[in-house]
Amino acid sequence: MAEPTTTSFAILSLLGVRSWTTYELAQQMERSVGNMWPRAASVVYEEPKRLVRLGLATSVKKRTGQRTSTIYSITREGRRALARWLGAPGDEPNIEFEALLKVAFMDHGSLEGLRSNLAAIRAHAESERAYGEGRGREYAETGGPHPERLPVIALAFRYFYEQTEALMRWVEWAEAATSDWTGVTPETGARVPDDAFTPD
Amino acid sequence: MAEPTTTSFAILSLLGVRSWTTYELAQQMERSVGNMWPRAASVVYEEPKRLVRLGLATSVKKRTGQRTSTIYSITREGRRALARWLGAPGDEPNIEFEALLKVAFMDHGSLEGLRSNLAAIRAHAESERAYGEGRGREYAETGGPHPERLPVIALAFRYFYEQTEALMRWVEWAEAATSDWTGVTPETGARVPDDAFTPD
DNA sequence: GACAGCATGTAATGAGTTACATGATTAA
DNA sequence: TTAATCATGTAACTCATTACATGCTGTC
Repeated sequence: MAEPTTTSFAILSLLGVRSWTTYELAQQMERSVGNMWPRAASVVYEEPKRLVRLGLATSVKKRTGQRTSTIYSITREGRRALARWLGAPGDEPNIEFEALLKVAFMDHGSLEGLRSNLAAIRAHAESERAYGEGRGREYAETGGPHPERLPVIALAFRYFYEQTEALMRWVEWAEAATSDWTGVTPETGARVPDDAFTPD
Repeated sequence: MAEPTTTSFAILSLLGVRSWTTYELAQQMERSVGNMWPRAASVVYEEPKRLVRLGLATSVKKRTGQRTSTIYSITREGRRALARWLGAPGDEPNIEFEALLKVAFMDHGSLEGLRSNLAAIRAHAESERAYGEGRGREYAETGGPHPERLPVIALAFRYFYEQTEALMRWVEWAEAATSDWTGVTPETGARVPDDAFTPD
Protein backbone atom coordinates (compact mmCIF):
# COMPACT_ATOMS: atom_id res chain seq x y z
CA MET A 1 0.00 0.00 0.00
CA ALA A 2 1.41 3.29 -1.20
CA GLU A 3 4.65 2.03 -2.65
CA PRO A 4 7.23 4.75 -3.24
CA THR A 5 7.44 5.94 -6.83
CA THR A 6 10.43 7.12 -8.82
CA THR A 7 9.54 10.63 -7.72
CA SER A 8 9.66 9.48 -4.10
CA PHE A 9 13.14 8.12 -4.66
CA ALA A 10 14.25 11.25 -6.46
CA ILE A 11 13.40 13.19 -3.32
CA LEU A 12 14.86 10.52 -1.08
CA SER A 13 18.07 10.83 -3.09
CA LEU A 14 18.22 14.53 -2.30
CA LEU A 15 17.64 13.73 1.36
CA GLY A 16 20.59 11.36 1.09
CA VAL A 17 22.78 14.39 0.44
CA ARG A 18 21.51 16.49 3.38
CA SER A 19 18.37 17.68 5.11
CA TRP A 20 16.25 20.28 3.37
CA THR A 21 13.14 22.33 3.88
CA THR A 22 10.36 21.59 1.45
CA TYR A 23 11.07 24.79 -0.40
CA GLU A 24 14.72 23.89 -0.77
CA LEU A 25 13.72 20.46 -1.99
CA ALA A 26 11.53 22.05 -4.64
CA GLN A 27 14.44 24.23 -5.73
CA GLN A 28 16.79 21.27 -5.95
CA MET A 29 14.24 19.23 -7.82
CA GLU A 30 14.21 21.92 -10.45
CA ARG A 31 17.88 22.77 -10.45
CA SER A 32 19.66 19.49 -10.13
CA VAL A 33 17.05 16.82 -10.85
CA GLY A 34 14.84 18.72 -13.27
CA ASN A 35 16.82 17.67 -16.27
CA MET A 36 16.18 13.95 -15.85
CA TRP A 37 13.07 13.87 -13.69
CA PRO A 38 11.10 17.13 -13.97
CA ARG A 39 8.22 17.57 -11.52
CA ALA A 40 6.00 20.45 -10.43
CA ALA A 41 6.69 22.02 -7.07
CA SER A 42 3.38 20.88 -5.65
CA VAL A 43 4.33 17.21 -5.77
CA VAL A 44 7.50 18.06 -3.88
CA TYR A 45 5.29 19.42 -1.12
CA GLU A 46 3.25 16.20 -1.02
CA GLU A 47 5.70 13.37 -1.65
CA PRO A 48 7.90 13.69 1.44
CA LYS A 49 4.86 12.94 3.59
CA ARG A 50 4.79 9.50 2.04
CA LEU A 51 8.46 9.02 2.84
CA VAL A 52 7.67 9.81 6.46
CA ARG A 53 4.69 7.41 6.48
CA LEU A 54 6.99 4.69 5.16
CA GLY A 55 9.63 5.41 7.77
CA LEU A 56 12.19 6.49 5.17
CA ALA A 57 12.33 10.09 6.38
CA THR A 58 11.48 12.20 9.40
CA SER A 59 10.12 15.72 9.52
CA VAL A 60 10.60 18.58 11.94
CA LYS A 61 8.44 21.69 12.00
CA LYS A 62 9.96 25.11 12.34
CA ARG A 63 8.19 28.36 13.15
CA THR A 64 8.77 31.64 11.34
CA GLY A 65 6.34 34.12 12.86
CA GLN A 66 2.89 32.73 12.15
CA ARG A 67 3.98 30.20 9.56
CA THR A 68 5.56 26.83 9.98
CA SER A 69 7.92 25.20 7.58
CA THR A 70 9.02 21.57 7.45
CA ILE A 71 12.51 20.15 7.40
CA TYR A 72 12.93 16.59 6.15
CA SER A 73 15.77 14.19 6.94
CA ILE A 74 16.54 10.68 5.76
CA THR A 75 16.43 7.79 8.24
CA ARG A 76 18.71 4.78 8.44
CA GLU A 77 16.01 2.71 6.84
CA GLY A 78 15.70 5.39 4.20
CA ARG A 79 19.37 4.98 3.34
CA ARG A 80 18.93 1.25 3.01
CA ALA A 81 15.89 1.68 0.75
CA LEU A 82 17.77 4.25 -1.32
CA ALA A 83 20.77 1.97 -1.80
CA ARG A 84 18.50 -0.89 -2.80
CA TRP A 85 16.66 1.26 -5.32
CA LEU A 86 19.91 2.57 -6.78
CA GLY A 87 21.14 -0.98 -7.29
CA ALA A 88 18.16 -2.07 -9.37
CA PRO A 89 18.19 -1.25 -13.08
CA GLY A 90 16.42 2.00 -13.92
CA ASP A 91 13.97 2.73 -16.70
CA GLU A 92 15.02 3.79 -20.16
CA PRO A 93 14.69 7.39 -21.28
CA ASN A 94 11.15 8.52 -21.94
CA ILE A 95 10.96 11.44 -24.33
CA GLU A 96 7.97 13.67 -25.03
CA PHE A 97 8.60 16.27 -27.70
CA GLU A 98 5.49 18.07 -28.87
CA ALA A 99 7.28 20.40 -31.28
CA LEU A 100 8.82 17.40 -33.04
CA LEU A 101 5.43 15.73 -33.21
CA LYS A 102 4.20 18.78 -35.07
CA VAL A 103 7.16 18.65 -37.42
CA ALA A 104 6.41 14.98 -38.14
CA PHE A 105 2.86 15.82 -39.25
CA MET A 106 3.49 19.23 -40.73
CA ASP A 107 2.47 17.89 -44.14
CA HIS A 108 -1.03 18.72 -42.85
CA GLY A 109 0.10 22.19 -41.80
CA SER A 110 2.10 24.88 -43.53
CA LEU A 111 5.64 25.82 -44.41
CA GLU A 112 5.47 28.73 -41.99
CA GLY A 113 4.43 26.33 -39.27
CA LEU A 114 7.45 24.18 -40.03
CA ARG A 115 9.87 27.08 -40.02
CA SER A 116 8.52 28.66 -36.87
CA ASN A 117 8.61 25.38 -34.98
CA LEU A 118 12.17 24.70 -36.08
CA ALA A 119 13.09 28.22 -35.03
CA ALA A 120 11.53 27.68 -31.61
CA ILE A 121 13.42 24.43 -31.19
CA ARG A 122 16.64 26.13 -32.14
CA ALA A 123 16.01 28.92 -29.66
CA HIS A 124 15.40 26.35 -26.96
CA ALA A 125 18.55 24.44 -27.84
CA GLU A 126 20.62 27.60 -27.78
CA SER A 127 19.30 28.60 -24.41
CA GLU A 128 19.98 25.12 -23.05
CA ARG A 129 23.49 25.28 -24.38
CA ALA A 130 24.10 28.65 -22.77
CA TYR A 131 22.67 27.42 -19.50
CA GLY A 132 24.85 24.33 -19.63
CA GLU A 133 27.97 26.33 -20.33
CA GLY A 134 27.24 28.48 -17.31
CA ARG A 135 26.66 25.50 -15.06
CA GLY A 136 29.77 23.78 -16.40
CA ARG A 137 31.99 26.77 -15.69
CA GLU A 138 30.49 27.04 -12.24
CA TYR A 139 31.27 23.42 -11.42
CA ALA A 140 34.73 23.57 -12.93
CA GLU A 141 35.64 26.70 -11.00
CA THR A 142 33.92 26.34 -7.64
CA GLY A 143 33.30 22.62 -7.36
CA GLY A 144 29.68 23.31 -6.50
CA PRO A 145 28.01 23.12 -3.11
CA HIS A 146 28.78 19.40 -2.70
CA PRO A 147 32.25 18.70 -4.07
CA GLU A 148 32.13 15.13 -2.83
CA ARG A 149 29.36 14.53 -5.35
CA LEU A 150 31.33 15.89 -8.31
CA PRO A 151 32.20 12.54 -9.90
CA VAL A 152 28.60 11.42 -10.29
CA ILE A 153 27.41 14.93 -11.07
CA ALA A 154 29.96 15.01 -13.88
CA LEU A 155 28.39 11.91 -15.40
CA ALA A 156 24.92 13.40 -15.40
CA PHE A 157 26.18 16.75 -16.59
CA ARG A 158 27.83 15.21 -19.58
CA TYR A 159 24.60 13.53 -20.57
CA PHE A 160 22.92 16.91 -20.57
CA TYR A 161 25.68 18.19 -22.80
CA GLU A 162 25.45 15.37 -25.36
CA GLN A 163 21.71 15.70 -25.33
CA THR A 164 21.79 19.42 -26.03
CA GLU A 165 24.42 19.16 -28.73
CA ALA A 166 22.44 16.42 -30.46
CA LEU A 167 19.39 18.67 -30.50
CA MET A 168 21.44 21.55 -31.91
CA ARG A 169 22.94 19.36 -34.60
CA TRP A 170 19.54 18.06 -35.55
CA VAL A 171 17.82 21.42 -35.78
CA GLU A 172 20.64 22.89 -37.83
CA TRP A 173 20.48 19.92 -40.16
CA ALA A 174 16.71 20.22 -40.39
CA GLU A 175 16.80 23.93 -41.16
CA ALA A 176 19.38 23.36 -43.86
CA ALA A 177 17.53 20.36 -45.27
CA THR A 178 14.29 22.31 -45.56
CA SER A 179 15.72 25.65 -46.62
CA ASP A 180 14.80 25.09 -50.26
CA TRP A 181 11.35 23.68 -49.60
CA THR A 182 8.47 25.64 -51.08
CA GLY A 183 5.81 23.56 -49.34
CA VAL A 184 5.35 20.71 -46.90
CA THR A 185 4.43 17.90 -49.31
CA PRO A 186 6.28 16.48 -52.31
CA GLU A 187 3.80 18.06 -54.76
CA THR A 188 4.18 21.49 -53.23
CA GLY A 189 7.96 21.34 -53.00
CA ALA A 190 9.13 19.32 -50.02
CA ARG A 191 12.05 17.03 -50.68
CA VAL A 192 13.54 14.06 -48.86
CA PRO A 193 17.10 14.98 -47.87
CA ASP A 194 19.64 12.63 -49.47
CA ASP A 195 21.18 11.50 -46.22
CA ALA A 196 17.94 11.27 -44.25
CA PHE A 197 17.65 7.52 -43.80
CA THR A 198 21.29 6.60 -44.14
CA PRO A 199 23.09 9.09 -41.91
CA ASP A 200 26.73 9.10 -41.14
CA MET B 1 -15.02 21.90 -21.35
CA ALA B 2 -12.82 19.01 -22.39
CA GLU B 3 -10.29 20.83 -24.53
CA PRO B 4 -8.26 18.55 -26.78
CA THR B 5 -4.83 17.68 -25.44
CA THR B 6 -1.58 17.04 -27.25
CA THR B 7 -2.51 13.36 -27.23
CA SER B 8 -5.80 14.24 -28.92
CA PHE B 9 -3.91 16.07 -31.62
CA ALA B 10 -1.42 13.24 -32.02
CA ILE B 11 -4.34 10.99 -32.85
CA LEU B 12 -5.99 13.63 -34.98
CA SER B 13 -2.72 13.88 -36.91
CA LEU B 14 -2.89 10.18 -37.69
CA LEU B 15 -6.48 10.63 -38.82
CA GLY B 16 -5.21 13.35 -41.10
CA VAL B 17 -3.27 10.67 -42.98
CA ARG B 18 -6.16 8.25 -43.37
CA SER B 19 -8.99 6.53 -41.50
CA TRP B 20 -8.05 3.82 -39.01
CA THR B 21 -9.66 1.36 -36.66
CA THR B 22 -8.87 1.94 -33.01
CA TYR B 23 -6.49 -0.98 -33.03
CA GLU B 24 -4.64 0.40 -36.02
CA LEU B 25 -4.46 3.76 -34.31
CA ALA B 26 -2.90 2.11 -31.27
CA GLN B 27 -0.34 0.42 -33.50
CA GLN B 28 0.53 3.64 -35.25
CA MET B 29 0.78 5.48 -31.97
CA GLU B 30 3.43 3.00 -30.94
CA ARG B 31 5.18 2.59 -34.26
CA SER B 32 5.30 6.06 -35.71
CA VAL B 33 4.43 8.42 -32.86
CA GLY B 34 5.80 6.42 -29.94
CA ASN B 35 9.20 7.94 -30.23
CA MET B 36 8.11 11.51 -29.57
CA TRP B 37 4.76 11.03 -27.81
CA PRO B 38 4.52 7.59 -26.20
CA ARG B 39 1.11 6.61 -24.83
CA ALA B 40 -0.49 3.41 -23.56
CA ALA B 41 -2.95 1.69 -25.87
CA SER B 42 -5.83 2.31 -23.49
CA VAL B 43 -5.75 6.07 -24.01
CA VAL B 44 -5.89 5.47 -27.75
CA TYR B 45 -9.14 3.63 -27.18
CA GLU B 46 -10.57 6.55 -25.17
CA GLU B 47 -9.26 9.70 -26.84
CA PRO B 48 -10.97 9.42 -30.23
CA LYS B 49 -14.33 9.61 -28.48
CA ARG B 50 -13.42 13.11 -27.45
CA LEU B 51 -12.53 14.01 -31.02
CA VAL B 52 -15.99 12.85 -32.06
CA ARG B 53 -17.65 14.84 -29.26
CA LEU B 54 -15.80 17.92 -30.45
CA GLY B 55 -16.82 17.35 -34.07
CA LEU B 56 -13.24 16.80 -35.21
CA ALA B 57 -13.78 13.16 -36.18
CA THR B 58 -16.57 10.73 -36.98
CA SER B 59 -16.84 7.07 -36.12
CA VAL B 60 -18.40 4.10 -37.87
CA LYS B 61 -19.01 0.73 -36.23
CA LYS B 62 -18.16 -2.48 -38.00
CA ARG B 63 -19.21 -6.01 -37.06
CA THR B 64 -16.86 -8.99 -36.99
CA GLY B 65 -18.92 -11.91 -35.75
CA GLN B 66 -20.01 -10.98 -32.24
CA ARG B 67 -17.63 -8.08 -31.81
CA THR B 68 -17.82 -4.58 -33.16
CA SER B 69 -14.85 -2.42 -34.00
CA THR B 70 -14.75 1.30 -34.61
CA ILE B 71 -13.31 3.15 -37.58
CA TYR B 72 -12.48 6.82 -37.09
CA SER B 73 -12.20 9.50 -39.78
CA ILE B 74 -11.27 13.16 -39.64
CA THR B 75 -13.87 15.83 -40.47
CA ARG B 76 -13.40 19.05 -42.36
CA GLU B 77 -13.45 20.91 -39.06
CA GLY B 78 -10.92 18.39 -37.77
CA ARG B 79 -8.56 19.33 -40.60
CA ARG B 80 -8.94 22.99 -39.76
CA ALA B 81 -8.25 22.37 -36.07
CA LEU B 82 -5.25 20.21 -36.96
CA ALA B 83 -3.77 22.87 -39.23
CA ARG B 84 -4.26 25.50 -36.54
CA TRP B 85 -2.59 23.33 -33.90
CA LEU B 86 0.33 22.55 -36.21
CA GLY B 87 0.89 26.26 -36.78
CA ALA B 88 1.26 27.12 -33.10
CA PRO B 89 4.66 26.58 -31.46
CA GLY B 90 4.99 23.21 -29.75
CA ASP B 91 6.44 22.40 -26.36
CA GLU B 92 10.09 21.72 -25.75
CA PRO B 93 11.37 18.20 -25.22
CA ASN B 94 10.48 16.70 -21.88
CA ILE B 95 12.86 13.97 -20.81
CA GLU B 96 12.41 11.43 -18.01
CA PHE B 97 15.36 9.15 -17.52
CA GLU B 98 15.21 7.08 -14.37
CA ALA B 99 18.43 5.18 -15.02
CA LEU B 100 20.32 8.46 -15.33
CA LEU B 101 18.72 9.71 -12.14
CA LYS B 102 20.18 6.69 -10.43
CA VAL B 103 23.59 7.36 -11.93
CA ALA B 104 23.43 10.93 -10.67
CA PHE B 105 22.91 9.78 -7.09
CA MET B 106 24.92 6.58 -7.22
CA ASP B 107 27.31 8.04 -4.64
CA HIS B 108 24.70 6.68 -2.21
CA GLY B 109 24.71 3.31 -3.95
CA SER B 110 27.46 1.02 -5.11
CA LEU B 111 29.97 0.60 -7.90
CA GLU B 112 28.13 -2.49 -9.10
CA GLY B 113 24.95 -0.45 -9.25
CA LEU B 114 26.73 2.10 -11.40
CA ARG B 115 28.17 -0.47 -13.77
CA SER B 116 24.97 -2.43 -14.13
CA ASN B 117 22.94 0.67 -14.84
CA LEU B 118 25.44 1.86 -17.43
CA ALA B 119 25.36 -1.59 -19.01
CA ALA B 120 21.57 -1.51 -19.17
CA ILE B 121 21.65 1.93 -20.77
CA ARG B 122 24.16 0.70 -23.32
CA ALA B 123 22.03 -2.32 -24.12
CA HIS B 124 19.06 -0.06 -24.63
CA ALA B 125 21.03 2.28 -26.86
CA GLU B 126 22.30 -0.59 -28.97
CA SER B 127 18.84 -2.00 -29.43
CA GLU B 128 17.53 1.43 -30.40
CA ARG B 129 20.31 1.81 -32.91
CA ALA B 130 19.59 -1.57 -34.45
CA TYR B 131 15.90 -0.77 -34.62
CA GLY B 132 16.63 2.57 -36.25
CA GLU B 133 18.90 1.03 -38.82
CA GLY B 134 16.18 -1.42 -39.75
CA ARG B 135 13.57 1.29 -40.07
CA GLY B 136 15.93 3.48 -42.05
CA ARG B 137 16.69 0.75 -44.56
CA GLU B 138 12.99 0.04 -44.87
CA TYR B 139 12.17 3.66 -45.66
CA ALA B 140 15.09 4.05 -48.04
CA GLU B 141 14.18 0.92 -49.97
CA THR B 142 10.40 0.81 -49.98
CA GLY B 143 9.41 4.41 -49.29
CA GLY B 144 7.09 3.21 -46.54
CA PRO B 145 3.31 2.96 -46.61
CA HIS B 146 2.82 6.70 -47.20
CA PRO B 147 5.53 7.92 -49.58
CA GLU B 148 3.94 11.34 -49.79
CA ARG B 149 4.84 11.79 -46.13
CA LEU B 150 8.50 10.90 -46.57
CA PRO B 151 9.89 14.43 -46.37
CA VAL B 152 8.47 15.13 -42.90
CA ILE B 153 9.06 11.56 -41.77
CA ALA B 154 12.70 12.01 -42.72
CA LEU B 155 12.96 14.99 -40.39
CA ALA B 156 11.57 13.08 -37.43
CA PHE B 157 13.60 10.00 -38.25
CA ARG B 158 16.79 11.96 -38.20
CA TYR B 159 16.00 13.31 -34.76
CA PHE B 160 15.66 9.75 -33.53
CA TYR B 161 19.04 8.99 -35.03
CA GLU B 162 20.83 11.93 -33.42
CA GLN B 163 19.16 11.13 -30.15
CA THR B 164 20.27 7.51 -30.18
CA GLU B 165 23.81 8.30 -31.24
CA ALA B 166 24.11 10.89 -28.48
CA LEU B 167 23.03 8.30 -25.93
CA MET B 168 25.57 5.82 -27.31
CA ARG B 169 28.35 8.37 -27.22
CA TRP B 170 27.48 9.30 -23.68
CA VAL B 171 27.33 5.79 -22.31
CA GLU B 172 30.59 4.83 -23.98
CA TRP B 173 32.20 7.92 -22.53
CA ALA B 174 30.74 7.19 -19.11
CA GLU B 175 31.91 3.59 -19.10
CA ALA B 176 35.39 4.67 -20.09
CA ALA B 177 35.44 7.52 -17.58
CA THR B 178 34.47 5.21 -14.74
CA SER B 179 36.46 2.16 -15.78
CA ASP B 180 39.19 2.89 -13.23
CA TRP B 181 36.85 3.81 -10.38
CA THR B 182 37.12 1.63 -7.30
CA GLY B 183 34.11 3.23 -5.60
CA VAL B 184 31.41 5.80 -6.11
CA THR B 185 32.76 8.66 -3.98
CA PRO B 186 36.06 10.53 -4.11
CA GLU B 187 37.30 8.84 -0.91
CA THR B 188 36.56 5.38 -2.20
CA GLY B 189 38.04 5.96 -5.64
CA ALA B 190 35.68 7.88 -7.89
CA ARG B 191 37.32 10.56 -10.00
CA VAL B 192 36.02 13.56 -11.92
CA PRO B 193 36.86 13.00 -15.61
CA ASP B 194 39.10 15.74 -16.95
CA ASP B 195 36.80 16.80 -19.74
CA ALA B 196 33.57 16.49 -17.76
CA PHE B 197 32.60 20.14 -17.41
CA THR B 198 34.42 21.52 -20.43
CA PRO B 199 33.57 19.08 -23.20
CA ASP B 200 34.57 19.42 -26.79
C1' DG C 1 2.53 51.51 3.79
C1' DA C 2 2.28 49.40 -0.58
C1' DC C 3 4.02 46.33 -3.69
C1' DA C 4 6.98 42.65 -5.44
C1' DG C 5 8.90 38.53 -4.73
C1' DC C 6 10.08 34.72 -1.60
C1' DA C 7 8.13 30.87 1.01
C1' DT C 8 4.57 27.29 2.24
C1' DG C 9 1.26 24.90 1.38
C1' DT C 10 -3.94 22.83 -0.22
C1' DA C 11 -7.65 21.69 -3.51
C1' DA C 12 -9.74 20.47 -7.77
C1' DT C 13 -9.24 18.28 -11.72
C1' DG C 14 -7.58 15.45 -15.28
C1' DA C 15 -4.51 12.63 -17.85
C1' DG C 16 -2.43 8.31 -18.00
C1' DT C 17 -1.13 3.63 -16.46
C1' DT C 18 -1.88 -1.10 -15.11
C1' DA C 19 -4.91 -4.64 -14.75
C1' DC C 20 -8.69 -7.02 -16.24
C1' DA C 21 -12.12 -9.22 -19.45
C1' DT C 22 -13.33 -11.32 -23.50
C1' DG C 23 -14.03 -12.33 -28.61
C1' DA C 24 -11.76 -13.82 -32.94
C1' DT C 25 -8.08 -16.17 -35.55
C1' DT C 26 -4.33 -19.12 -36.50
C1' DA C 27 -0.96 -22.68 -35.86
C1' DA C 28 0.47 -26.93 -33.51
C1' DT D 1 -8.98 -28.81 -29.70
C1' DT D 2 -5.99 -26.33 -27.22
C1' DA D 3 -2.94 -22.65 -26.78
C1' DA D 4 -1.09 -18.48 -28.39
C1' DT D 5 -1.77 -14.29 -30.29
C1' DC D 6 -4.44 -10.69 -32.40
C1' DA D 7 -8.14 -7.46 -31.51
C1' DT D 8 -11.33 -4.49 -28.65
C1' DG D 9 -12.41 -2.47 -25.13
C1' DT D 10 -13.56 -1.01 -19.67
C1' DA D 11 -12.48 -0.02 -14.77
C1' DA D 12 -9.84 1.32 -10.86
C1' DC D 13 -6.57 3.94 -9.33
C1' DT D 14 -2.86 7.28 -8.89
C1' DC D 15 0.27 10.49 -10.31
C1' DA D 16 0.78 15.03 -11.67
C1' DT D 17 -0.55 19.65 -13.09
C1' DT D 18 -2.77 24.11 -12.62
C1' DA D 19 -4.91 27.18 -9.79
C1' DC D 20 -5.61 29.11 -5.58
C1' DA D 21 -4.64 31.01 -0.82
C1' DT D 22 -1.88 33.24 2.30
C1' DG D 23 2.14 34.66 5.25
C1' DC D 24 6.64 36.79 5.44
C1' DT D 25 10.45 40.21 3.98
C1' DG D 26 12.72 43.74 1.94
C1' DT D 27 12.56 48.05 -0.57
C1' DC D 28 10.80 52.27 -2.68
